[in-house]
Amino acid sequence: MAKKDNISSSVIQRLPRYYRFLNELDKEGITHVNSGELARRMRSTASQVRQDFNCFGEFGQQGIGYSVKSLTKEIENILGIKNRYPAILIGAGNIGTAIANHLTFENRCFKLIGIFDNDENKIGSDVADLTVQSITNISEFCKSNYVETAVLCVPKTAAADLAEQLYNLGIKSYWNFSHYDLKLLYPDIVVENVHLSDSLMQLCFRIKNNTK
Amino acid sequence: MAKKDNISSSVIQRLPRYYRFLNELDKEGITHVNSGELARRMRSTASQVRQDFNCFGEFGQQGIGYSVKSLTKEIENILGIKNRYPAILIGAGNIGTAIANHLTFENRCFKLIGIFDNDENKIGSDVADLTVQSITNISEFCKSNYVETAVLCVPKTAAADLAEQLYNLGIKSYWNFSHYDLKLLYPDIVVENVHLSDSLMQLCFRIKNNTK
DNA sequence: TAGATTGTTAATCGATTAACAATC
DNA sequence: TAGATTGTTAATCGATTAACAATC
Repeated sequence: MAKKDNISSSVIQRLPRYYRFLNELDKEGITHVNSGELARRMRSTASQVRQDFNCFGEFGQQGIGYSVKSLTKEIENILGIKNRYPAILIGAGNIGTAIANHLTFENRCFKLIGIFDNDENKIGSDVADLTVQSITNISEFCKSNYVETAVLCVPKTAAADLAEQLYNLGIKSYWNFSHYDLKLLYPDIVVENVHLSDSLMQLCFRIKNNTK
Repeated sequence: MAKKDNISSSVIQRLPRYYRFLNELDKEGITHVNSGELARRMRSTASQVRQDFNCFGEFGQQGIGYSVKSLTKEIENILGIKNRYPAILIGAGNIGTAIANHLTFENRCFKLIGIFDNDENKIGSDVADLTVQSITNISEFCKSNYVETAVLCVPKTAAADLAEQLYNLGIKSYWNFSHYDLKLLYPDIVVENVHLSDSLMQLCFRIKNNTK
C-alpha cells in the first residue's frame, strides 16, 4: 500500500530525529542501514521504523536495508526542508535575538527577512544581519513582501493582539515562543510552540518523580 | 481509586498547560471551574480533564466543579514548581544567554548558580547577574556546590564529552538545547530536550502538508 | 539458492472518549 | 429535593509491536 495521508504527530516528531541520525551515519561513512540499527539509535523498534517510512513510500530494499544517502534525500523531501519560507520575527529581546541568529545562520528551511519590535531602544539596531524595524511598519512590510511565517518572541500580553494583526495580514504559520496558545483563536493556522516555561515545569516534575 | 504511579508523558505535557489556564482563570476573577470549561480552553474533552486530575487525587466537588485556587495549588505541588533546584548552564552563546536570563528572571523552579564557557572572550563577562566562568572550573564548582541540573547550550560536537563529565560529577537531570540525544548514553538520567532545529523542521512539514 | 530484511497485515497495548452511578 | 458535575468504569480509537509472506 504505502502513502498515508493523515500523518500522526508522533510520526512527524520522529522525522527530524531520523534525519539527524541519518546524517550521523553518513558522517560515519556508513552507506546502508537496516531498520534494526536505526531503531537502536532512535531507541525505538525496527517495526516502528518501517511503519514510519511506509507512511510515505517504499524506500528500502528487501534483504539489504536502506541506502543512507537516498533515505536522507527522501526525508528531506518529506519534511520540505529545502524550502526557504520567508519569515519575520517579532520581539527582539533575549530570546528573539538568539532565535534570529539561529534562523539566519543555522537553518535552511526558513529565510528571515524582517525583525520587528516596539521598543524605541531596539528599533534601528542590527540583529542577525537585519535592522530591527518598528512594529508599526509590519503591515506595509507584509503587504510588499511575501511573508509565509511569523516567529513570535513577544510577551504573553502582546501575543493575542499581534496574532490578530498577523492573521489578518494573511500569515497562517507560526513559530511561537510566546506563552500563549494561538491555536485557540484561529483553528486554521499551523503552529509550532516552543514553550520554555512548560518545558521547565515538565523537567521539574520529572526530577521529582524520576519519570524516565 | 485515584493516585496512579506511572504517569504517561501525554499527561505530563498537559500539566503545565492546565497550570497556565488556571492562572488565567484566576486573573479573570473566576473562582470555580468545571471540567467542561477547562476542556474548552485546553481544546480537550471534559473526560480527559477529569481522567488527568484523577491520576493524582480527587480535587473536585461533585455538582460544583473545581476551586481554581486550590486546584492551582494542587498542580503546583504535583509539578513541584515551588522547588528551587540549583542549576548550572554551559555555553554562553546566543541561546545560552537568552536561557540564562529566562532562568534567572522568569522562572521559579530552578535557581541558576553558575555559567560556564570555554571561549576566552566570554569568560569573565556578566550574564544574567552571574560571571561566566571557565569550563575548567566546572568540576571544582560542582563539588563545592550542590548542583541538581545542567542546562546544555553547547554545540552538538561538544555535547557528548560534556555530558560524560557532568554525569560523572553526579548530575542526573538536564535541560538540553544541544542537538544531541543525551538519553542514549545514560538511560538513568532525566532529560527535557528543546531541539529548535527539530521544531523548525516539524513546522516546515506542517506548512507543506497543512497538518492541523 | 539461502539468508537477510523489507513491506504489510494482524495482535497488542495504551490513551482517549463515553457513560453513568455517586454525591455535592 | 432536583440539578449539576464529579470520579470511575467500560468502550473506542489509534499507535506500537509482532509476525510473516514477498523479494532482493
